[in-house]
Amino acid sequence: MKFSKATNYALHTMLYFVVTDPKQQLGVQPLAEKMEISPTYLSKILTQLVKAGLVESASGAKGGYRLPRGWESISFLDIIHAVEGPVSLFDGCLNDNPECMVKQVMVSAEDKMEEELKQRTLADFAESAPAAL
Amino acid sequence: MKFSKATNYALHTMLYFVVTDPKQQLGVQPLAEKMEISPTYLSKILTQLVKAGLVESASGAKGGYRLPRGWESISFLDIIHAVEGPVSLFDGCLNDNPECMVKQVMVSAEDKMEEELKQRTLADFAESAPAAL
DNA sequence: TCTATTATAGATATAATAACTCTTTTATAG
DNA sequence: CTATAAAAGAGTTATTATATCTATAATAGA
Repeated sequence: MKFSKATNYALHTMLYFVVTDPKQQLGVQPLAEKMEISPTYLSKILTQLVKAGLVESASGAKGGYRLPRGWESISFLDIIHAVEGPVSLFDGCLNDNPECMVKQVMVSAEDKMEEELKQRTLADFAESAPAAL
Repeated sequence: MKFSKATNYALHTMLYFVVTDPKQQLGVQPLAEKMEISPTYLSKILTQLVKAGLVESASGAKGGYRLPRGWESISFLDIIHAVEGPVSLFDGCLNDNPECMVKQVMVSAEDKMEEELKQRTLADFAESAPAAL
């Protein structure tokens, strides 16, 4: 029961753009160096973010990644969902009982967490020091 | 990012005691039948609950499992922690930075979820119908 | 058009964890 | 002593996460 490392990398990468310069465009190599992972692996993660509209990409020479217009309103939950998929933390009720009390409790708990993650947006970190990454 | 099936089985088993008869003692076989898993696997899970003090066990003939005194105040979080261990949903900040903003957000979100899971106790289900398991 | 650069996609390999089984041991009522 | 039932240990299988390698597609600049 953990968030994946990929989610960790995605969150850090997004915040890296924000705390250094939200308008800059960067290739995957410098980002991978910061995250200390291989460029190819990080590119997979970035591609997921691109597909979710959380990052813009440009192929070819002078290409790279950057934050899209409206990046300020991107939430932690957006990023997590982009990487982990539409997660439901819990499944597996007996006979798939739709009345299952266990599931109801778990879903409500998950909702509390998601509420918090939805409220935290990239805008909250616009003035943060890079050292806090 | 999911709760394990073992957690699911543990929660269902605990609630099964509550909604049928909180005072009954049951062997692992009938419980395993309800959960539709093997008795040996379920016994591992039950042993974890016993070690956490959430279930009482009696070895030998006429042995079995039952809820302990004070079962009413056992929370979902207690059960989850007993099975999953002291989970922190998130780890992996750059250089283990203790200032890591990402971690701070994730921990606060996790706290919200745990708050909810702590508030839901077995007492809440004392009058529930077995059909809602 | 050619070349260098960079993202994207696919296939695959490795590692870690979850899920489960089998066997043996320990405990206890009768 | 025996039947019964939980506990413990070792091991297996399946699934998922993590990552790498290679090939393809796109684009800027010469």
